[in-house]
Amino acid sequence: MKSEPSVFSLDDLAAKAQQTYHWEGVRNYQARNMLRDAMKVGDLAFFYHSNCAEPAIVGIMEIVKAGYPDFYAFDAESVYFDPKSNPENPRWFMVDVKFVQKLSVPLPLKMLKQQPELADLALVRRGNRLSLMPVSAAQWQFILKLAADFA
DNA sequence: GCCAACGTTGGC
DNA sequence: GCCAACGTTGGC
Repeated sequence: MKSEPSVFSLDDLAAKAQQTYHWEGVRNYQARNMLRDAMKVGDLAFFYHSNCAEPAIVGIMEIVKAGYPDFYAFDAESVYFDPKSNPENPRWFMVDVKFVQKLSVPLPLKMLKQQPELADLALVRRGNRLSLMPVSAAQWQFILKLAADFA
């Protein structure tokens, strides 16, 4: 799950009450479908810092509330307002996430791209701008191992 | 339904 | 700040 640290960082999540927060503002249908249909309570996710000095996987989160309507879309004052979404027929969804841990070291995108084992990871595929991307069990384990090895 | 124009993302 | 890669929009 991507976030720009200048907007919302892993440390920001860790500082929240109960270290949980809602992952609002995703406005892409493919990502919406994952939020609404695929992500389940108890699932784990990597927190990725994008659009910053060193884009990197920095930590781990747990999904603590499955997909529900993104109410920011109903708020005309919000930057995430979308007049085409409404409570009767919500267009956008979000999940709640909980801080699990910070990786012992951040894993920079540059490093991830050098790993043959991660060649198929959506994050390193050319041109992928999705804000949420799937990680296979094997990729997940490999990334954890990388973090342990580089600690 | 096609596709050109335009806007956004995000690494570099 | 540049620009590649996409997604969205809207005319037709």
